[in-house]
Amino acid sequence: MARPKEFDRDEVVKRAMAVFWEKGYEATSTEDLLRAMGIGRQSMYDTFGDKRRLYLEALQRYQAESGAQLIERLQAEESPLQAIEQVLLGVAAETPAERARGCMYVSSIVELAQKDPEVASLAKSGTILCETAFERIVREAKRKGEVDRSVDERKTARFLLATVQGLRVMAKAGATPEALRDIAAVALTSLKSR
Amino acid sequence: MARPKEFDRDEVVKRAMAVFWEKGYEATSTEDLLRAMGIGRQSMYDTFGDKRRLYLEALQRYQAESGAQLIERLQAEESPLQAIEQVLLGVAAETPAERARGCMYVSSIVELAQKDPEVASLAKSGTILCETAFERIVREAKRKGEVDRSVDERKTARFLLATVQGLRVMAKAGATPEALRDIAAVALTSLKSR
DNA sequence: GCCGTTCTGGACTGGTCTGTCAAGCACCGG
DNA sequence: CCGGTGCTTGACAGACCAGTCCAGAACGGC
Repeated sequence: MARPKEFDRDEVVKRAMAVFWEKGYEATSTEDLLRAMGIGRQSMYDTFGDKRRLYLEALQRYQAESGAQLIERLQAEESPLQAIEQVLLGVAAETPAERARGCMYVSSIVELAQKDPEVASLAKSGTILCETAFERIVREAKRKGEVDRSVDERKTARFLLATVQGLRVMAKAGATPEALRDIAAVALTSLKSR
Repeated sequence: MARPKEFDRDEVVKRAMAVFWEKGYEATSTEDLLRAMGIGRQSMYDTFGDKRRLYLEALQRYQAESGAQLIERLQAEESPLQAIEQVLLGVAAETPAERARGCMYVSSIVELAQKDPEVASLAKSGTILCETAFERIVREAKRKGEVDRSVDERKTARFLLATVQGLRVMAKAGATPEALRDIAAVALTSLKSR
């Protein structure tokens, strides 16, 4: 044992995540990262390897956090259907800054999934995580009779994930909360109706 | 008058578009562009100003082309509802390479809409273009009795656009054609039903 | 065929990028 | 309180970046 690190690894990853989330991978320089993380250059390279590794770690953290948040929100309501509704409307309810920041998961897919196999792999596991969460809640909704028994859980889960991603893109494109609510409302009719 | 340009402006924009589309804005170097366009450095700067201007022109061209293609496809079928279905299933029917390349419009929004006002502006006009096209076809479908009269054209149009963007993100994330078809199928139930 | 204009190609510039090196300093165990 | 581990800091290296400059070549008008 010798001198311990002066910073909290978890904390600096979190700060790096915020920068990558805001600006994307390519547009973020190491300088940006170091300033936000509040650590020296060498500390960053010693601790994380390089910019790409740091990004991957930040992305993993983002996925874990936002995945957990999704699952939490889906279980927050008494009614599964209402929980789904709240998740879809959630994007519309965010602050303009939040809507503009968008979703780091979506950004990573669009910017990097084609050229970085590890990002692609994280994208796939993230998809499975979210789909599974939605699938469970749809099943629950079916069990409670809130959606018709003919609804296919798997397909609907996939659809809901795609809808959230569509909402995120629309939000970044500058859609109004009203437009986002419209999208959520129509999406929900495919669950409610038969 | 003097010496005319040796290249076709339209053709080189098209080639630049392909590169930006494939790699994104930041990840594309001027070298990449010049190689693909087959012209000299100075020719590019004289003709287009700088990298950003060239990108904006390429993006505009992409929007015009893909917007026209959307409108065309929406009118290709006898039945408006089937046309919508064909558009949604279209993403699933693309080759793996096409699905991986994704949609330049979506990429521009995710990568640049926050920091470049002109990209944001193009994003908004693109949204209006697509929404209007979808709105028209939904109205047509209503007129023909293919969807219920209670369906709101505007909301549904917004929803359909969001669905296409969701499909594009999912496709880039590596979703199988089957998963994409699932998403399209569920999305369509919100039109067909009741 | 010649002149003026404009396009072309290559060399170049200043700046920024990611990643490394080396020197010194802070901490912990003994 | 001392030795050694390893963290920190600032300077640095090499590559690459967007964009400019310049000399020369190709073309149209006359």
